[in-house]
Amino acid sequence: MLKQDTTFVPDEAPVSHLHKVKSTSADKTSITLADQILVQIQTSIIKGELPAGSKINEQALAEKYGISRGPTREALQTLERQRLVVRAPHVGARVAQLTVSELNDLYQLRSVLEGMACELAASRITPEQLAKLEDLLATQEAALAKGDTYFQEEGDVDFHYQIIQASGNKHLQETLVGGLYHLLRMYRYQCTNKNRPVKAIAEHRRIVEAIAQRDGELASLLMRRHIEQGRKNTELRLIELQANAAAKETLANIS
Amino acid sequence: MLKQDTTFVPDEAPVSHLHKVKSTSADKTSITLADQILVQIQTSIIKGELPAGSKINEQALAEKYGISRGPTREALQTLERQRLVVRAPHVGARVAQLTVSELNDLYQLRSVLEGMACELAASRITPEQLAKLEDLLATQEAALAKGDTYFQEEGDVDFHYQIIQASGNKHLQETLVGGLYHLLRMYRYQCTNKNRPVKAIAEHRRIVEAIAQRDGELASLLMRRHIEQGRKNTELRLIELQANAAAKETLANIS
DNA sequence: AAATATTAAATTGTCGACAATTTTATTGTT
DNA sequence: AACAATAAAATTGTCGACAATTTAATATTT
Repeated sequence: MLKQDTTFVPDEAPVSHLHKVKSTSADKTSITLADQILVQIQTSIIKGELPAGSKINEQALAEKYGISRGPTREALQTLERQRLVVRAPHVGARVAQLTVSELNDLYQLRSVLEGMACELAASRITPEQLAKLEDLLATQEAALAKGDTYFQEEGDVDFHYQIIQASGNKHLQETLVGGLYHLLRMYRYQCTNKNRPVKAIAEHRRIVEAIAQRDGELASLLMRRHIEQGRKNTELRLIELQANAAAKETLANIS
Repeated sequence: MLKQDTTFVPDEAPVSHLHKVKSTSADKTSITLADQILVQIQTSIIKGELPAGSKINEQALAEKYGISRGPTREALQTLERQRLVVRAPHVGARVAQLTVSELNDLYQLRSVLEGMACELAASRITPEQLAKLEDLLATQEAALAKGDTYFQEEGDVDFHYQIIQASGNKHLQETLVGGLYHLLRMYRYQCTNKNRPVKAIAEHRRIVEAIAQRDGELASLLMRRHIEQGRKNTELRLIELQANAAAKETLANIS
């Protein structure tokens, strides 16, 4: 089990004391138990190790990570905010279910929000942010050539994330990154289609070009179209997946 | 101790549990302690009884409502999801600060989202929902004639809420109602301008007409314009309010 | 006296136990 | 055997106590 010995010392950044560092979060590695297990449960859910729709037992989960129910409960509530679990009073938590109709709702919303992000980013992005974005794009294209599918996935998340970041709208960021993005990753992880990235990255390039030219309207349009492509892809795989599950169930009922 | 008259219930809990087959549980008043105090703290914050930016002490808050820190903590986390509270590990919770830049971010996002809601509502609204909406509008106009400002405020919230509901997009609903709306109410309550509703309700009527005619594009445009009016109004009052606060502070520093 | 280091107090994070409620198992009746 | 009522088990909600950390107060050095 994990007991907290924070004795690992390799003290990091020689932060200048000149100006107050006011980073919002995510600098230290071990803040709180709830935060630590949060990311672990997150990935368990996204990867499907905790199956979609399955019941979550607080006690069992707490024991699995060697902690008490307090922090576990807190992590569960955060997961609820991220749409990865659904909780009901006195009844408990379940892993979110993946349905076609919800997928469409989700992507429809995402499309509008990331379109907005593009429009803002086109007018507000800094040269540094733009350079970073183009770097990422280059890396992605390189990864594509090598066939590194895992990095492609991560790179795609980063791509969208950086544009959202460049929008500069705090509430938009929070809504997308803190609210919708995790569920999105779950759909994408479990309904992924390996041979799509080829086109996706080309679309990324066009979006970045539009942003670089400060053409927010075009960037927004391209982004919405790009996301719609992703939706179609994911929807197809999801339908396929649910058909399999249904077939398996009827089989079990017969025997 | 607490002189809390439990009769004051600021509704605002109609979460959509749409497909719940066996909802036999009659809504007794005893759901969960966290939920109960949640709405109380909510209204305290929105009304400014807990001032914007002020520190929140878990212990004190728990004692005020005569419960332990557990449920209090949970309520605080929900408040964080609703953007009414900002928390940091080991340092605690503060009531959200009201700033002009955040107000603009918030309204910009809201504008896009409610525009989307209008577009969807125009194509999906049912006759029953439309009738209900027109009823509300009539009631609002009546209240306006009588000068009932409190109901006007509540009515406005209801108006937007019903359109969001009619959009039928679950994630959109959750994002607006569960995420942004509470903070919005806080801004509006504390930066309200009494003589605006006259025009606002006329704008409401035009939006409903557009929806009734299934003209989503127009409805969306009118809604975004309507919200922009609200933003301007609120921004003016907020600047005024902050100027006062600043003046008071310098005065205190001098003496 | 100002700035820094040290100590004390207050506050948040975590735990284990118990109470309230739901879910499952059992019993009895038709 | 199916159904309803009852009892047992499991699970969630709440509490109070203690540990870890931050904030305030005090002492020390320049």
